[in-house]
Amino acid sequence: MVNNETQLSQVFGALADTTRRGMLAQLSRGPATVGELGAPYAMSKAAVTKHVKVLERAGLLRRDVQGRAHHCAMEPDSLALAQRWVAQVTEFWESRFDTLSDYLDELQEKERRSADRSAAGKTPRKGKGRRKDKGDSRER
Amino acid sequence: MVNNETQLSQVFGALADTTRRGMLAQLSRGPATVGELGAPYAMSKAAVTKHVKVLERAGLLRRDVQGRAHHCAMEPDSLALAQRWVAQVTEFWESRFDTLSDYLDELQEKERRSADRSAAGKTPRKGKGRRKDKGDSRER
DNA sequence: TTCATTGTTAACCATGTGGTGTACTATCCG
DNA sequence: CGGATAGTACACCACATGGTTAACAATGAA
Repeated sequence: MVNNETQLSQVFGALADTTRRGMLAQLSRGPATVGELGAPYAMSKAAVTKHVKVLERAGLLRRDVQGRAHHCAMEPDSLALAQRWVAQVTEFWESRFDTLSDYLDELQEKERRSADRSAAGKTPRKGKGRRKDKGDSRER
Repeated sequence: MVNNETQLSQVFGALADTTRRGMLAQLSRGPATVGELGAPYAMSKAAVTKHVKVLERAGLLRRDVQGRAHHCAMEPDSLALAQRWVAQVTEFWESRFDTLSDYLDELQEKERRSADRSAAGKTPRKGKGRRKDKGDSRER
């Protein structure tokens, strides 16, 4: 019956591939046959068949067989499901007042109070403590 | 440098797992340590480490190591990237006037004209021709 | 110093995924 | 009919993924 979680995984899984995203983008500009969907890519027909099947199972694509031609069209419902999930998480995050740095400040505060309570001058704030970079530390 | 396509694949790939979606949902409600992120799931710490690493590589999560605790927070930029991609495809699709059934009608029309042009009474419209189902043909 | 806590790393295993080539079915066309 | 076209199915391969256990590193605390 494929519950919501499973379907979400299938949808996101289907989108996690450049070729399939390309196919879906193509379909967003109009219906196409399986052959037309695979034309832009240097791969065997068998591979194309597989990709289309993945999109179909994820509910992102509808297929209409007419003679030997398999006509495909985008099915936006599953995409909307994914969109809702992302939007919900983003919304929730945006509704929060504090960010990581605020959170770390909270932690520091908590730790400070704890230190004050526990002893007079026992572990005098290890040098590493305060990392108020705030600058984008995007590595790798 | 991870181009956009690669990052999109990484983001969608990261979201294609229930556990990681759960972790991200948790992070949307506020920062957490790696241990806290893994707490709801019956799996080893090593597995949790891997999941967090996937989210981090996809740019969905930022990590701030403080002592032995690894504090994690949501990084919404990558999520926004995915959201934009989905929105763009959806928009394009919605802007189209025709759907699959319209498209099939077009095909029929084309075929009809072609048949008229090619000969007077050569192949007299194979019985299968017009499949104006219109009804949802959801199978499997 | 010693012990517990937090987390990563490495090796391993089963399964899934993206690709291939070949063979096959089904349809269209002359 | 025979041949070209559109697509699927199957067996295979290399590699990624999600999980395990065990060992390790680093920190915090008694």
